[in-house]
Amino acid sequence: MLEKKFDPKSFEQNFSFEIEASLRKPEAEPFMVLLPPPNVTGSLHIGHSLCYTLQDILVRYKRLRGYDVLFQPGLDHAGIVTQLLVEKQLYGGGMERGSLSREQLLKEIWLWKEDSGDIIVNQIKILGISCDFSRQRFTMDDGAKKAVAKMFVQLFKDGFIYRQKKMVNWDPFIGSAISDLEVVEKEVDGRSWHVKYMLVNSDDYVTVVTTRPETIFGDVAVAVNPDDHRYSHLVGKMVVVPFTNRKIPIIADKHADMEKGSGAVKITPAHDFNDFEVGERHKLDIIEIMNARGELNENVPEIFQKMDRFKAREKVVELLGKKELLVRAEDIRHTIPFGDRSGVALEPRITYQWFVDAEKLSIPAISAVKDGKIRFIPKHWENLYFEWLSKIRPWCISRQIWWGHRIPAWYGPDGQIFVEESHEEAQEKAVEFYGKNGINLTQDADVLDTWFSSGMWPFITLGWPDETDDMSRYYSKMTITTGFDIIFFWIARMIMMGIYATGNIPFRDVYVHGLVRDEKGQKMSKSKGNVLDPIDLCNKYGADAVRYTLASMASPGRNIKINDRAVEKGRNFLTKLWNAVRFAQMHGCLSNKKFDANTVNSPLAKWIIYHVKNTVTDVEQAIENYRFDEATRHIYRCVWNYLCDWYMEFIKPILQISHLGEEDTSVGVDVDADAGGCSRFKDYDLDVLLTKNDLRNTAAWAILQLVRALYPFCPFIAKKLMGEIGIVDTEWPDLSRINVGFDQSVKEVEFLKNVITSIRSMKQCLRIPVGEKLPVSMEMTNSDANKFMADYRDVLYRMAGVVVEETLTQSVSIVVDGAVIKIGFGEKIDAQREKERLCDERLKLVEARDEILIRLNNSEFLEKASENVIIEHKERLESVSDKIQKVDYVIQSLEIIG
RNA sequence: GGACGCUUAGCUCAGCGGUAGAGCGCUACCUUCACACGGUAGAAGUCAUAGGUUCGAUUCCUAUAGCGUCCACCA
Repeated sequence: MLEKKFDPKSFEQNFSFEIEASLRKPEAEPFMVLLPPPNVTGSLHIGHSLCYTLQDILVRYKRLRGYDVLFQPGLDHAGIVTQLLVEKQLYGGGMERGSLSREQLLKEIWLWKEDSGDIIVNQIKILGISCDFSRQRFTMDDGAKKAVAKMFVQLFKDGFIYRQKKMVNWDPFIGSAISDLEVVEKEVDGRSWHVKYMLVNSDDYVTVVTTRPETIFGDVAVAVNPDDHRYSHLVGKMVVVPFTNRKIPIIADKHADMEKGSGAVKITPAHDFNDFEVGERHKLDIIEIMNARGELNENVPEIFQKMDRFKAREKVVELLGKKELLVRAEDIRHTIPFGDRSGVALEPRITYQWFVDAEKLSIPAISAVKDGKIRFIPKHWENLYFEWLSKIRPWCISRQIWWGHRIPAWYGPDGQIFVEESHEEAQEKAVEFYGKNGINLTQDADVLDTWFSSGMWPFITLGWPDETDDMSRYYSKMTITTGFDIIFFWIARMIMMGIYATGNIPFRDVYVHGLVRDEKGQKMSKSKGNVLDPIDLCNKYGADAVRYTLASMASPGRNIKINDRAVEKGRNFLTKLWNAVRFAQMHGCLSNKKFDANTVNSPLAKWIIYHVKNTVTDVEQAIENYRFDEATRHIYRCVWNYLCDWYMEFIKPILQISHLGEEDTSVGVDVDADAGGCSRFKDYDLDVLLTKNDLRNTAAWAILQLVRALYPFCPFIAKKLMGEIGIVDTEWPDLSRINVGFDQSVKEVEFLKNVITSIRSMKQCLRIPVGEKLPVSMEMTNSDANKFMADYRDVLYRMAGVVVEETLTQSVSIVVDGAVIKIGFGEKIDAQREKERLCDERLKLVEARDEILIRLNNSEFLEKASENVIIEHKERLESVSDKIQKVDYVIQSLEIIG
């Protein structure tokens, strides 16, 4: 018997899903899901939880449907993030930054990785994610290293990778180049300064407006727009750069915007993307004035050397003022680029870097989606994908850090590059090239962008470059689940690199979920203090509740605003289910393998079978369409609103009828002998017994099917409850054999529901205490009212609080569907008030009828509307008219009383 | 500046050509022997605005407004 209290903690840790996760079914159709590898250093945040939960739902569902499922886990080395984090730990302790050698630092990071890598894996297990941990990989394990080197060399030899001196986004804090994608534009308060550039041998000057006066030392020209008549007379003249006294020309270039600033702009090719281009157009010098850490270098006057760029800015402004070269300064708001990891302002810088020719790789990647070989769900994300790929620029893949895949390139003494998979091979090539032994090769110091290896993850994990069985079995048959924020970083790169490396698309479906936000819709961040820790939530409400809640909120194309109360809702649902199973246990509803849902006779049983069957079908469809929210809604509705609210209430009075010769396992069997004639069933024997058995078996059956359908969403409680019911094997409910449709039985129960609801409503309206039983009788036009009332007298007694009588004096009638229910309210009825209520009801009915009539009288409607719709309208008209008639009848009868 | 998304009950969100839905909250009643993490009955919406298509529009189209996101923009 289940414990009275639903306490997820008491059983969740008892279940491990590792065995079923590692089970392979070679004969079955393969299906693969790739877990987006979390950072080694990380801990599970709520966004992971959403993504992994949705994947796990898919995976468990597919397993239940008989697929051979591979759910591949792994960890990402997360180059910059991890190195920054470990450095912070080390150097935060007083050690000076950079005091460790490359080898020493790498050793420290590996140690860190060994320690912290398990944290997130354990958290993933707590959440019940059933990936195959026996196959766990790391983006820097030996296989990955081999694959990455091979890929790099292949790309290089095919001309897709090249090394070039070029202006890139440089992060002075990290001391490395970063890719365009790692740049975040932020709007900040800033200042612009109007500076006088004196014309050579003249008192005249040009005012140049700049937000970056510290780059003044790198100026090589002042540009004005060719169409700007304010300055046209000055083009070709020279001005003097403050401090350095270098003479630079005034040039005409369309880059200068007449609307902005003074219309004259200083050109600093070494430190600005636009200026670099201007410089190229006008063959200007490039003067670098900063080092890798953002400090001014030896190309500036001595007092500024080694000064931090922001300090230098202040100093330059101060001295410009002293020199009376500063016209004025104004406060402005502008956007400037920051590094997404370091958070510092970026500095464009000209350096040697490695690039991937992403444009060439993108062509097949675009067509794969255009041709529908890969589809995004929801589809509109394809727009974003196309937009980005269609204007993709070279991808800078080299990073000047130490933690990552070292670039497999070696340099000879003369700078000759050998790109090979290993040092040995490079050495051989060097021997060939130089025609002699003993060449000293130096490996490139840089490592690769983390996303380079991430982009290869679908095939690295399957054993590429070896031609493995896994590769031919699972590759291209994957489903990827991800947030839209990494469509560029990850999805697009996997597609580009996957097609390049294997000739095939890596996956078919890309399911894009929303991002998880706090209840106000704001991004969760440590600094805002609005972070919801999924593990905390699991402890508080259970992992199932967290999973259920996330799934139920995963509506396509929308972010998820989550708070504790949302998870409570999920927990409450599971509590309800838990208690439903307790109810079943208490009433001896045990799963019976011999039970055949097609053989039941009771309309009540058929009714719930009908709804369970529909629910399971709906859940199947919802999952296939990635509508996790709909799937949970269907299960919720069936469990709570059909099974608990109605079916269980229906069967309570019937199961509680005591019966001679029956071993009744239920509790509270003794029904009050005076209770409205319930005891008359004591005269029955076999029929009641059979019905009771059917109802019990059906209850157990319904619960089992629903628990099975819930299993992908909430595996812990599902396992626990199946154990209680006595089922060990997890299966998907196979209801194809069930042939209960929306037949007479189901309609009868729907009618019963309406009768009960109407009587309850009436009683409540008249403020009749719940406990007070009223006599009731019924008239029906088409069917046998007496049989109906006899069949359900116990249900009506218990659920509606009425005692069925054959004839009633002094009754008031209500209309339910096609029937008139007479209720003996006795003195309690206020005929006048009741009449008013009915008149209101009549008014609404008449309105509804008129609306339908207008349509049915419209020839165009009859001509153009579909047949089904017309039939539907006619049926509705009939039923509404019937109701009006009945209501009229009741009003009339009230008038007699009144 | 370009693109996409959103706008439905007090709140959070489903729905989406043919009678407006859920959860929470609210009101009233109920500690009834599965469940107060509960039950019963209620109140509550011109489905952002304006046009258009249609026999019919909350649903499709166009424009507008507000909100959000991404991309581009360092004078």
